[in-house]
Amino acid sequence: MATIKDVALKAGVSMATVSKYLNGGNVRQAHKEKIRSAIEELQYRVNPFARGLKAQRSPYIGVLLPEIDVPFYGNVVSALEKVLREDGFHCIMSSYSSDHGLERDHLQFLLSSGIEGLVYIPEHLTAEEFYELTSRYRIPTVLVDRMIQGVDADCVLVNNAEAVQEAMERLIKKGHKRIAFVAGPQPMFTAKERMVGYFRSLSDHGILYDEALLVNQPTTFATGYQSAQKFMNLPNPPTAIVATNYDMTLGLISGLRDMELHIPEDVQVFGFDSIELRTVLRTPLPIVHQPEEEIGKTAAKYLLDRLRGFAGEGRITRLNCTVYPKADA
Amino acid sequence: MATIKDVALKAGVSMATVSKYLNGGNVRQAHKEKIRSAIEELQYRVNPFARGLKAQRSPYIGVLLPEIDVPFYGNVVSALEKVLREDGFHCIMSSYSSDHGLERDHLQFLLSSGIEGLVYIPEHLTAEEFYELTSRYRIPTVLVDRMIQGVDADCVLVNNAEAVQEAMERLIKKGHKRIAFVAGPQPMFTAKERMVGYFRSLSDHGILYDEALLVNQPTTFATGYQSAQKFMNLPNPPTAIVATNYDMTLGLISGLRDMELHIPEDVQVFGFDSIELRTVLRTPLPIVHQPEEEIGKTAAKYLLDRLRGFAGEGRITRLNCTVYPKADA
DNA sequence: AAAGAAAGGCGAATCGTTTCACTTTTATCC
DNA sequence: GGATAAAAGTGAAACGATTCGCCTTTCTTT
Repeated sequence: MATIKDVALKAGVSMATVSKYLNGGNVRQAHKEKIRSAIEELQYRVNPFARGLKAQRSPYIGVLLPEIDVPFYGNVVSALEKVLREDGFHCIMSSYSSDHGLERDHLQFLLSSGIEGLVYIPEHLTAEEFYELTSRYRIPTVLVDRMIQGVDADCVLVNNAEAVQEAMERLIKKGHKRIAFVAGPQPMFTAKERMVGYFRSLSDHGILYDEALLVNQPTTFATGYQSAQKFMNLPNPPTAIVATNYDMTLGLISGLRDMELHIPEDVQVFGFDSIELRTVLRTPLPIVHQPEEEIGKTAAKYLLDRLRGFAGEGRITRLNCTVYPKADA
Repeated sequence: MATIKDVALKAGVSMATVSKYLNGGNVRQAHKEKIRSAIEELQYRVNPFARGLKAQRSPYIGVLLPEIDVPFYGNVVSALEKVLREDGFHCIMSSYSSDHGLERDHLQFLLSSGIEGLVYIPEHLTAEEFYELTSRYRIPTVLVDRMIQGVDADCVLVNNAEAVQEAMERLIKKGHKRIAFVAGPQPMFTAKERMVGYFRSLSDHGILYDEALLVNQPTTFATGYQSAQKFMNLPNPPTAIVATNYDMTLGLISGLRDMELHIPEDVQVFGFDSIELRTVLRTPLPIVHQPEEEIGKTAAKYLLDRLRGFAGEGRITRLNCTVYPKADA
């Protein structure tokens, strides 16, 4: 494999000059040509390890998330990766299966593996734990989808409470008063925010909160499925149910189907996240859609800003969800 | 940041000994203890760049795929990543948007970024292009989901033709004779294989092939959606339609719904890939399910074998799909 | 045309490991 | 206990880039 030395030799200049050429320093036009063609001929590529060692700089961005195979994250990461790649960065992906221990371990693992920046969807880590791990590295970080209270970093979120409120608004306007809510576990950032929207809507419309109509469980298909049974077997079942992520929506619909209940006649469902799912049911499913692509792009932009030297307080962006159907027909 | 020198100093041994310790050489028990505690105290971590430079070895595995946000790939990668991580590897993920040029560029990009191994879901690259790019690097490669004709590498596939045949079998047994087929573009490996299954079933049952009942288009929601219209507007529409990936299945169902057609009364649908989708419709959707987790695990295992020195011809594994409902009721 | 400034070029040190070629210590065996 | 073998330890030379400080060339300006 050709080294910078080979290129220098073939181009008739010093290694230092080739290095300058590679890194955009001042090089005479004639020499540029020679170096370019030497590189071409030798098929020279910068050795990322040598560069990383000497220059403390790498093309790697760490991406740490709870699960790779959740469509929402997949879509966010897809957009993220495309933007970062255009700036010559590679994404090192790591998922921690929503496990606290793994979350810490993989964060450590990523940090110690030479990343330049970090995109992080956190779940369990506290500010103390986060700082304990990251402080020695001084790596620019963007938190996505969730915040960590007390961490000063760029942060890309959506307006969870407002989106849920809009969904609730639609249901209430249609006459629903008993509305159930399927949310993630209490400590989860998005679960909390979405619950705020739920409670706020109830109180805005003078509806009494019934704890039988709230589920806080892992954001899985099973949770949605079981919620269907739990709610619909109540003596006084809800007339509408809001599910707050994709898997729970799917599970909920599946559970209702297995109880031979119809949507929307027997119970209305408000879903979350999968815009494609919306149109496969007999009656189009109303849904809260998060701007996944925009989330990914924004996160990438924030990170690139920092990598280019932007300093300053952590910036927090709230992107708006879209509620479908768009116009309230 | 502490270096091996600091550790050596604090432990009272030479750098070489520390290095041996780190890499599992012979070190006296007493020294092991000292080194361990020195590392602990100094919070020493191996510098991956220095190691990569000197030892020509890195913890990075390249993963190159058409799209990150296709659930099938997401599930495969998720399993893959978990296995590789347990062996201390990081996945560098790159998607090429099903674009030929990007496919080549990103492969190059990954290769030149110091990866130890490659997991690759190819689409457009020929054997010549593949070898032209990879030959200088000698990096173990596992092809997943698709083969490249003429490339000698480990390969993890599913029994596409047989799975489709089984789906067709079920439909035919139920009395269907006009069965439409929504497949990916002709050159695509899986599309070709699945079509083989389709044609074989037709001929096995003496059903004449009608080209109006075959679609070869990009594997997208739109393709599925348009196929619904195309097929059902025929003077002699099919009584069943098989869609051969997740997005096309979803699009197909959505298209049928918008034509106010019912499944299965007006037309039966056989779906592909999303096991969760199966149970949300009024009538459970029959579906071909690929063993995504097993695919990922197998690919990881193959790659680890190679990284541990296994040599020999490329091994090809065909995993079996499951057709739901499981027992033919 | 001379002086000063700017641009371009170079040698050598350096980043933090691993590994080679030895030397020294410990263990084994008759 | 001495010879021999095996285990453990070491110094120093790489790996392939970047960068600092200094020197040379070229350009600008009067």
